[in-house]
Amino acid sequence: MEVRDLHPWPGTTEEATAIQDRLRPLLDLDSPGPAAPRTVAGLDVSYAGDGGDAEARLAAAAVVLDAATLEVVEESVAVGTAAFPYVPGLFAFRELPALVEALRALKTAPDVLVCDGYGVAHPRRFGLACHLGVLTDLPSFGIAKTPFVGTYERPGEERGSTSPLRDGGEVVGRVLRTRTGVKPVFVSAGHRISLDAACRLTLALTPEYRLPETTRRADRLSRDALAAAPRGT
DNA sequence: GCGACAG
DNA sequence: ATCTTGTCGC
Repeated sequence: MEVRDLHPWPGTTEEATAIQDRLRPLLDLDSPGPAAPRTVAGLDVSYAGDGGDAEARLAAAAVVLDAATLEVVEESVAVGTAAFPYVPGLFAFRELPALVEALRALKTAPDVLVCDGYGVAHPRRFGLACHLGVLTDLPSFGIAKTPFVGTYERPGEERGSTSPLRDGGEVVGRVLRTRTGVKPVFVSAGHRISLDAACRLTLALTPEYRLPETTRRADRLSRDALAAAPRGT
């Protein structure tokens, strides 16, 4: 599938934040999103050794699932190097090159992108899910495992319970319980999809575990790819 | 100024 | 993200 180019690439944190500020106006945060997506792509990245280092070896995976049956439709992996040091708020720049490479290798574009991290629930309202949304122009949202920005109340214990994630006086996401009695996940819209649609899809993708099948499948694929490529393949 | 801080 | 033992529970 087609993905917009990444240049200019930032060399400093100042340049990186400038890029986020320049791309943010391109976001579509009003579209409701696909009513019934046929395919959904899960994205995730695994690291070798200390994943906090700059230039750490990594593998990015994109796994496309049939939204109805959750069966794998297509897979893609790209082994590479962390393209930026880990800086909260600039996290996307670490994995973007490898993720884009994995996406470009897909034969057909999925209907939605499910990212491992945040969308607009970000200091400058431009997390990884927003960035990938703009680069692909596909509906995209993020599912994070731990809090980042904003405040929230603990949602009910039942699967499906939610509570708004607020930051700076606005709702930037939703804390969603995907499994009864299990720690919730943090969902935020990225591009061309509503928070409601993102949460509905998240529940549809989590029939058994806390994390969606999309990210679980991508996590395993990226991990296996790293193990299978001891050097640079 | 001092912590906190997606993965 | 990754490094790790034991432990509680279905």
